[in-house]
Amino acid sequence: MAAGPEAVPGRQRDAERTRAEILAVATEEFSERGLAGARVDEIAAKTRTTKRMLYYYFGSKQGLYLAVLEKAYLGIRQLEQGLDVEHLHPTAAMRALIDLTFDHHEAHPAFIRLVSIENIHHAEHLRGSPILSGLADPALDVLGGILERGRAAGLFRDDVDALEMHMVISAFCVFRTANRYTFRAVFGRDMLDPVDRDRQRRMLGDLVVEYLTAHVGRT
Amino acid sequence: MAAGPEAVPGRQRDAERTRAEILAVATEEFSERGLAGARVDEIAAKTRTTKRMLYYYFGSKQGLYLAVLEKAYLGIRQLEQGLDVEHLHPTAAMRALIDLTFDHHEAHPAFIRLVSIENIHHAEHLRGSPILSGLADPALDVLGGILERGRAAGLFRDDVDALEMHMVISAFCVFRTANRYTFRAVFGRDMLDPVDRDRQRRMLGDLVVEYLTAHVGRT
Amino acid sequence: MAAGPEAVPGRQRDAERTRAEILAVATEEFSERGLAGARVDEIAAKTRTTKRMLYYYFGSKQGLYLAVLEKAYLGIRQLEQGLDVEHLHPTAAMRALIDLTFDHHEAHPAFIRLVSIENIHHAEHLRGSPILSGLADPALDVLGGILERGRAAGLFRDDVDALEMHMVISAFCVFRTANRYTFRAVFGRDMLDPVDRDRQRRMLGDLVVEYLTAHVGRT
Amino acid sequence: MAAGPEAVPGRQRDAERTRAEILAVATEEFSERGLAGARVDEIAAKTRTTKRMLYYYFGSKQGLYLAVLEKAYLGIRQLEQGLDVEHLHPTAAMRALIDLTFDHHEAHPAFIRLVSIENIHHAEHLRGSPILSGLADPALDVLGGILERGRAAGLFRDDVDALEMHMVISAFCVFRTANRYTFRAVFGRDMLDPVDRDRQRRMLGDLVVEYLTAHVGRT
DNA sequence: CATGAATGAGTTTTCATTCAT
DNA sequence: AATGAATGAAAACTCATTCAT
Repeated sequence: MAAGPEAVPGRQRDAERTRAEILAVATEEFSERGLAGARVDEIAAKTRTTKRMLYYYFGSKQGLYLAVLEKAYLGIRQLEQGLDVEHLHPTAAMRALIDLTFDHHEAHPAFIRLVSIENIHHAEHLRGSPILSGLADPALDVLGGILERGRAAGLFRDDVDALEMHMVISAFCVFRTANRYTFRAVFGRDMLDPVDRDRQRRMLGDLVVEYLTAHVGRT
Repeated sequence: MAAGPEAVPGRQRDAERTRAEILAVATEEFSERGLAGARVDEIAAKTRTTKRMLYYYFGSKQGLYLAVLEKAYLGIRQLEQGLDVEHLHPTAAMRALIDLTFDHHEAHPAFIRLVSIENIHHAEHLRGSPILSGLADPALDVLGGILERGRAAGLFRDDVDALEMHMVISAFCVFRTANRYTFRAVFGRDMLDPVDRDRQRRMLGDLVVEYLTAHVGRT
Repeated sequence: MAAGPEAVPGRQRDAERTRAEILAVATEEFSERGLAGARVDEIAAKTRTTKRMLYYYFGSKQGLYLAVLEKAYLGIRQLEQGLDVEHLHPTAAMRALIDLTFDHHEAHPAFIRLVSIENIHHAEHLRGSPILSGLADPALDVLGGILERGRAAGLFRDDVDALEMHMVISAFCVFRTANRYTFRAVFGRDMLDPVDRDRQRRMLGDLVVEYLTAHVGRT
Repeated sequence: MAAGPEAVPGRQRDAERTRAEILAVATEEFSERGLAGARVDEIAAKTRTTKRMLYYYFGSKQGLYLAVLEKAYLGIRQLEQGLDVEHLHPTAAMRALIDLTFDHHEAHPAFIRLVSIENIHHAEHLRGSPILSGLADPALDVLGGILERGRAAGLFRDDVDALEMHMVISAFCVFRTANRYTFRAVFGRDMLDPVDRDRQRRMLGDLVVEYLTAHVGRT
């Protein structure tokens, strides 16, 4: 009971590893090519196992896609869980939240692409997933907390809906990755160019903070 | 308008109509299911013509997809062409631009979905299209003009990049449609609910205008 | 409108021929190996067309099986339609019906095997078929008519249910083919041996006629 | 009963029980879905043991099927062994035999379905089984005895072949179960409806007895 | 005896595309 | 300009069986 990993000897470890490997490869493939565009054969080929194992563990292509989606969402949510800004001044907290959200999104393009893909499918898989359908977003709770503290301190305006503020922040962070390629094709600029990263992150922070604090306490 | 179509009356007219019908159906199908997810048979079946015609006019599934993409982009660009805010005060002009952009996006979900889809494909078709690859975005020019006028008038801050401002506006407008389904699945709220439309549009305007005018001329 | 076959030139004829050929081969394969045991590849290989055509015309393996079943039932029913015994004396009519039924069954082993197979599947396909589920059996009507005439003439007993009489006749005729192989393995005798055919047919006639006329009008 | 199983108590007992359990489940599955239609995984899943055990005891799917078939045949033969009608008057004996046969068949639908299935496979497994291929049918011997006694007593006609008489009786009894589903789909009547059971059994008895005694001793 | 993981070979099904007329 | 039939290649999926422990 103490040792940990050693408790489960060899086989089961392999099973878990096999499952995880398939999942990792599938995440890559689905996020790159979409549900319809990804190939089961291709996913299997990039694995040390065979196609058969894929069906053994996930039942079907859709089953695998769903598992990928679930893992991606759970992973992101877990990351956001780690947000700790309670001790910060509301404005600083807001900037910290935005910075973290910004960085998280940039660090997880596969997740953002999967979300785009899932939207093309009208989120039917997400809706059908018992694991995901009720999954709250920690980032939203944190955001709500900051807004409330800011409002209570007379720093923020009081007509702001947390979810709509969340939309603003998410929209920008998602857009950079989700629309990267068409944006580059049309405007010749890569939104993820590291050169612009800090500027953009600061701009988003300014945008939100200016909005929240505008005309407050100035009357 | 003189010689052209009228020369060979019936035939060409039908041909054009057939082409247009296929394009309309294909737009619907591709935007709903993606390039890989759409079915040539299905598109043909929803048309009054046959599959053969589809190949006759567009060569291949990809050719049809590209035609759909081109028509969608050209249509949107043409709409934006109509923007006329030169006579307005910079702030009013900015709000007018935002309102129009907001409404255009809401009115053309198929276009937004096609852009999402094209991003999944790394914009390879867009890049390969002679028609689209060099197509400037009128909205960006208009935006640039407004910013310049505002700056010149001492109303707007002068450290703003037009393209990044465009990103902010587009991101929000695109997000509402592009991520509608997963957002609803996760948060239980439809971003396109008409009840919230005006609030959201105003918020976006406030957000941008507050940012542009913050700390300007107050020194 | 007069000529007939010539009206439809070449292609459509081929289509019908292709369909018919697939159906014929599939009838053979399904009746020999059952629904699960038959192989789509094998059926296609015995055809002049490809597997793809099979799906083109019948949609799926089950769809093909159902088409086979429907054709088999309709064919048999049509044969039975030709029964004309109204002009015969009830006893002679009964013997004629039995002889024909007996011969029909012997002549159509594939049909009998398909029925066995369909029973293994709890007749789920038969029940689901709009064509077959309401299909009356002409043989039963004929049998009912004979029984009534025989009864009216004071020749036959009056406590006989037509459907149960039909069961007796069918059971024997079906059994010879349906259980031929196990019977031969156990008893070393082939129920379809031509040497015994007439004896068996006569026996079945005697069996039924004796039963129907026993103790009637003798009181 | 003395030395055998008791020697190694626990183990062998469990082994025998495991074997029996697998056999019971397999009988159910094969009789319900046929040899090709049954699934090894499914059979194993319905057992308290694993798939490996199934192979350990029976070698292969076919081996298991054969074991099922053998057990089914041996069980039925054993039942028929118990027939004791020697002391009855020939006519009564014949009716007793028919009643018992009728009831046996109704009580063992799985056996009848297995026989149907085995016929679809041309009885190749039955023929190949050393246990079954030479297995006489006690019912036939009993039937032969009755016929002989009846003939000797001048009660029965003397042109009756025991095996053909057996065919008549078996055919009817088998038909009710083997063709139950298609019959119901076509005629809307369940041949195994308890309401009709006694009528049908009596009818079969009358049918056979009338035939055997017709025109005998009346000259 | 027992077990979960693994697998090769086959089986059904799909899809964009083309041909003959 | 138009059409129904046809198709090859690939894709998803299944299944009895075996291996390592």
